[in-house]
Amino acid sequence: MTVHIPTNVKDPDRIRERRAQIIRAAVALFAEKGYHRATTRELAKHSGLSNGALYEYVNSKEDILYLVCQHIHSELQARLAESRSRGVSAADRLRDALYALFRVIRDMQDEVLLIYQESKSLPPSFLHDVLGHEQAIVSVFEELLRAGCEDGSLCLSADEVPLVAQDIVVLAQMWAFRRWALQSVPFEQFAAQQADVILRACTRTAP
Amino acid sequence: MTVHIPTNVKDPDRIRERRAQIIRAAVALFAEKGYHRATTRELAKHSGLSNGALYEYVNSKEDILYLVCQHIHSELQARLAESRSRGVSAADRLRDALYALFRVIRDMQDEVLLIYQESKSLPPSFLHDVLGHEQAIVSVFEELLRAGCEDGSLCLSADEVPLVAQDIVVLAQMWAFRRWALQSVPFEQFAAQQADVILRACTRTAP
Amino acid sequence: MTVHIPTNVKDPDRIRERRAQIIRAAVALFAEKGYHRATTRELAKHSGLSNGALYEYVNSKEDILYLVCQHIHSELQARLAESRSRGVSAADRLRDALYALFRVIRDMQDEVLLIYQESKSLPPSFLHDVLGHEQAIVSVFEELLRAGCEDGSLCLSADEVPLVAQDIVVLAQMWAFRRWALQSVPFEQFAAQQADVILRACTRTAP
Amino acid sequence: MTVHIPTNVKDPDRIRERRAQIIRAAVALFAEKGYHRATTRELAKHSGLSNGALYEYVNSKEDILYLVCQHIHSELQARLAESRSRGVSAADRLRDALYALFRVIRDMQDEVLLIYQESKSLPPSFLHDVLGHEQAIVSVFEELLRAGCEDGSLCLSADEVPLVAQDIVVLAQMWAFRRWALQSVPFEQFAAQQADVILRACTRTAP
DNA sequence: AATGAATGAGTATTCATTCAT
DNA sequence: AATGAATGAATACTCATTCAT
Repeated sequence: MTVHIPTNVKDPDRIRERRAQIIRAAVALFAEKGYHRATTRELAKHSGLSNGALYEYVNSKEDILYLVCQHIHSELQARLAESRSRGVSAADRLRDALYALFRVIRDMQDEVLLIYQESKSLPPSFLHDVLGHEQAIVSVFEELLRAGCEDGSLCLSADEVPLVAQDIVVLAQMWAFRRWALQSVPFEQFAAQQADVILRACTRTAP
Repeated sequence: MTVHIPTNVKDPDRIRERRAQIIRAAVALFAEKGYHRATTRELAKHSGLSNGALYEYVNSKEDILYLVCQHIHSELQARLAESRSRGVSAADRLRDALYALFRVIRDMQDEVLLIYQESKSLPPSFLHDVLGHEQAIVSVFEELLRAGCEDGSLCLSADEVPLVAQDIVVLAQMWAFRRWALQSVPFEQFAAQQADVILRACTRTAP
Repeated sequence: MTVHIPTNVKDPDRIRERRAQIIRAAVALFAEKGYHRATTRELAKHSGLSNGALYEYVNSKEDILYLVCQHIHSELQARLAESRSRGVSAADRLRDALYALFRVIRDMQDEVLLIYQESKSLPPSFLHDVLGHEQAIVSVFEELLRAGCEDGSLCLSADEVPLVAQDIVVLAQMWAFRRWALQSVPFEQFAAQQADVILRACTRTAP
Repeated sequence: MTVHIPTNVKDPDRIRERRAQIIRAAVALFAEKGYHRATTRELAKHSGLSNGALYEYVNSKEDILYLVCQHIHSELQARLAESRSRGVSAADRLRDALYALFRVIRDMQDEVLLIYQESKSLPPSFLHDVLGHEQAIVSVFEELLRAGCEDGSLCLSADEVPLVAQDIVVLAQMWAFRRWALQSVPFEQFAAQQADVILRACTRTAP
């Protein structure tokens, strides 16, 4: 599933460590100036590596972008996985999951925005992988929605589920990519309102 | 509001004409390869202008991106303005407006995506202007939502209105920027479901 | 036959002129340091062009090598063509042609050596073309040898002709690529002896 | 005569062994991609050495090229020395020597070509040494030619001998560096014809 | 003796922009 | 107003060589 990026260096620990440095520097730099305007020299310098050392751990600038996207998604997913809900009804668990998603996206605003803006620069196979990760997050909500339909705590027609799951993720990511429009809104308010909106949308009104 | 871009050339008709050529070429080219990968040489050639002539009508590549964004927004707004609703209740008019928005975005997928992906490359003053246009579209829906609250055809708390209006626009633009996830969904289905979802979200369920 | 190299610049006179500059500089530079050690920056500087201008007339460093080889061969052939023999027998005309070849190679030592040493760095299609030019020179001597067989002034079996023609060209080029071994030999002596050797080789000894 | 290349390593057997590995890899690699395009990393890997170990047995990439040239020449000479002629006249022994030379060059085409194409990249002192080895081969034929003049089996003026000896070696090496022109010629035919040509050239025709 | 990670100067090439004509 | 040739700084990437372990 995940694309493997070959290396000149052999020691896996060293690779992990150095790539972590590279990713850390790249997230900051790409967030600041965008993928295209960031140079590999800056990347090297910010990573604490020499020009040449950078290319011992990576084969191209595109590789770095991919590593960054991969890292962001795995962190997103890890943090989402942490937050287990104690809710009884699926609707309750959905609400908890929404809050978890909102919080994670708040904490990783820059990273989420970065994926939104720069993943288009990935070569096709990398892009495909990144979209797969994105879909994985969506699928979590598809599951919750389906559970809600079954236990009656939500009310959606079955064929709406995939779309609504997408909607949910997009409406959460909004905090990252529409920051300019939400600047004055406190996060708590955003989360509460957006959760309400979404839950309403998942409930057919009684006639 | 709109930023003015100075020119060497005097004749305003000629400027309009040439810039139209440039914009037409740029929309296609930016959509195809992205802003950074498109070169001013290609831009000139596709515009039917010489390298030098291009710079008689524009001061930088960024200017071209701005012109493109401006053009797209003005076309978006023009086409939205065309579609006047005959609905009685605000909810009906909202539904009509949603469909109009969905259709416009479907017709201008590439352009909408372009703004999403490339507007971050604009210098601040240009970006501010572009975001202003974006907000103008959002405001249309704020109006409709408020009207719906007043005539009772919708049910939202007043302070939710700005957020929901944003949500609406984002959920519509989804057709452009989540095309990869919606490939198999026919537009008609997307529009119908998304409109349902949105209208539900704008309606407080009875206790 | 000849490979065409596209250009950004349109004016054909300008192209001719600039490429002549480039070729002049490249012959000197490649002869001095070899193809690989010569940098495109040096090439540009010695051509009197800017870094960028160089690439208006050429698409790659390999192109320059090809232009150089092409130029050398066309000059070689032009100068060989000049020297028409007034000899009656084919053997006489062969001797004249040998001297002409020797002189041309003496005058263009560096260039001939360059082709010997660097043409291997050409991409296949270019290399093929260069070898074609080389063969063209060989063919001139094949003709003369055949004529000599017919008029009886030379004595070779027909199937030796191609090989001997190759031999002739190689033995002439020796002046360029074995200069280290011939340093102390004056050109006149080399030419006279080598012509003798070759003519003897083209004459079956009486039993 | 032979240039000595200093080493960090002491044990002479180990040096011999490791250098043999290096040379074996280098001959193959240089023949395949040329000296400049082969990297020291590839060289190390193909030698079964680490990057660092390579430099324990060699001080620079140029050293490797020199070792390769040296090795090739010593193998050439060893194999030439093997073939002792039983001919009575010097002409007979010359013919045998020619065949021996042809065969050796056929067997070591790639190596001979390598020396032709890459020895120019050697630093002066190395180059000088390589040319000395080349001259040693030539000298063998000078001897034979002189012997032939003395026993009357050949007929050359004394001052032609050095040139003709060079010619002989070059005409033999042709099989390596003009392979493109001789592709369709079977080796046996080449050898027979070339030997004939050379022997004729070494015999003044009777008036 | 050996390893392999690190270095950093060096390279071909691109491209937004300018300017002489 | 228009042309298109020229500019040159900038960029991703390479690779011979070194050196800490």
